[in-house]
Amino acid sequence: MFKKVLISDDLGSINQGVLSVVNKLNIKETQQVQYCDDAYLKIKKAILDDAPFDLLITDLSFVKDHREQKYSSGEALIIALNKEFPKLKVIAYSVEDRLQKVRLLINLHNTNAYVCKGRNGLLELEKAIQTVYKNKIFLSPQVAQALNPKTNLEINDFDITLITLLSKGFSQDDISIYLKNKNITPSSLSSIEKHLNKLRIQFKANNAIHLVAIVKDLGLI
Amino acid sequence: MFKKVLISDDLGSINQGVLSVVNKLNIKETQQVQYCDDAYLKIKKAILDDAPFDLLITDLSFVKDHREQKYSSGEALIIALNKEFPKLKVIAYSVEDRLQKVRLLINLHNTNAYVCKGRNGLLELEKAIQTVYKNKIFLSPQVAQALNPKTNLEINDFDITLITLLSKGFSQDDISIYLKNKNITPSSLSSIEKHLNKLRIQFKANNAIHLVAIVKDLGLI
DNA sequence: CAAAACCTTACGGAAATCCGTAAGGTTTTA
DNA sequence: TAAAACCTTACGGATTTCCGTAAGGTTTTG
Repeated sequence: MFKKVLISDDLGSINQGVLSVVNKLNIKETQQVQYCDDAYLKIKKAILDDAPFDLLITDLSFVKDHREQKYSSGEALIIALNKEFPKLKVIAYSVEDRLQKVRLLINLHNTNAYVCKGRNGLLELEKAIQTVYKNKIFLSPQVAQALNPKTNLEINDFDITLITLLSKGFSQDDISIYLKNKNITPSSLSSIEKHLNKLRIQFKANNAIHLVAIVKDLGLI
Repeated sequence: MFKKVLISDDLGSINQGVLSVVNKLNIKETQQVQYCDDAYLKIKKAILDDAPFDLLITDLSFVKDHREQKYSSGEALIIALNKEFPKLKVIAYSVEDRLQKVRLLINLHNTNAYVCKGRNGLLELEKAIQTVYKNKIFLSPQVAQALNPKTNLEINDFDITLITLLSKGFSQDDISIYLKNKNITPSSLSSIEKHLNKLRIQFKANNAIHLVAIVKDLGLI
């Protein structure tokens, strides 16, 4: 079994629960942090000390507070860690169940498991740890279909960008200018209209307001 | 100190954390549930058995699953309990920090404490239990201002109706027709525009989309 | 009671969104 | 490689939102 595990989650109560699972699994050394930056530093330090962590269990969303953070989310942390320390095993433990996000983490950033917090979260986490230890990938049942290539993945990043900008009060004209400035294509007003129209149909929304409301309810933005 | 406590939260990991706090406080009997209906039944049963609970610590949002529930949220549970068993002390333990909601629970439904899940959630929960035991109300610092009467968080029901209808895809014209049908005044398109304009200013929103997004984020709709 | 303040409603013009059509470019596919 | 499929962009018109002004009614206030 793993020898040295780091738990990263801003909610103390979650940390407690995860800890109880880890303890049950006969893991010798466990440490906890509540900030992504602390996780990064601890992992780096441990390698320098020649006593690296085997496994990181991390939340994805961290509430911002007064402490300025280099890594403000679990994703940012995972991406950085995967580049620098590809050998470290990582389990994401999150309330989110967006297939898009799961797919991104597993396929692009070599995350080893994605466990959804929920009624059976701790049970699944236990399974995840055991599965990852055997060098296999674990997904919670709710997101298991994420890796199925025929699962039509909702909407892409561009769409998310569009709706996010809308929700921030940008007019479609503003969005066009914004995208042009960033050299992102498509950026024409016409294309933006087309994409939003497609999204309205897809989400059965009457208008842009409705679309933003629906997508917000789904937690996609 | 309290003698018999019930913890209600759908996330197992949270339950664990809360449990550790309760145990620290020298409370003799603790029980846990993951569904609001179970909480209600356990509390009712305990009273019939002449061994009632002193305190309920409950989450507010419960993820729906296959099990059909009479009480689908912590609020619904609290409201029902307060009517039937007004003596039971209740602590809400939630990630939400909407002042509106806090005010509602404390003032209307006699909730005794509102603790925000967060980095210091368990610490605050401990304080909350002790404070409630002394028959005082406890609020997490982030929501402490909720009860301050000069905190103006009010937009009225009509405003909420307008924004809610917007978020459901109604055009302003649709809203006008809808209100006329329901004999609600004002109902003219012009008045609706005026009210929404006022709200846009109040919430510093650029347009209706932005307004709906902001108000959704605030949890007002 | 009368003035002031407020609210609802109407109207008109500018701006933005919605929606279809069409041209030209790129990628996919047979 | 040529046809098909797809994508971006442009444009025009209908509809809706945004915003100011103004008239008439109700409530508040001195």
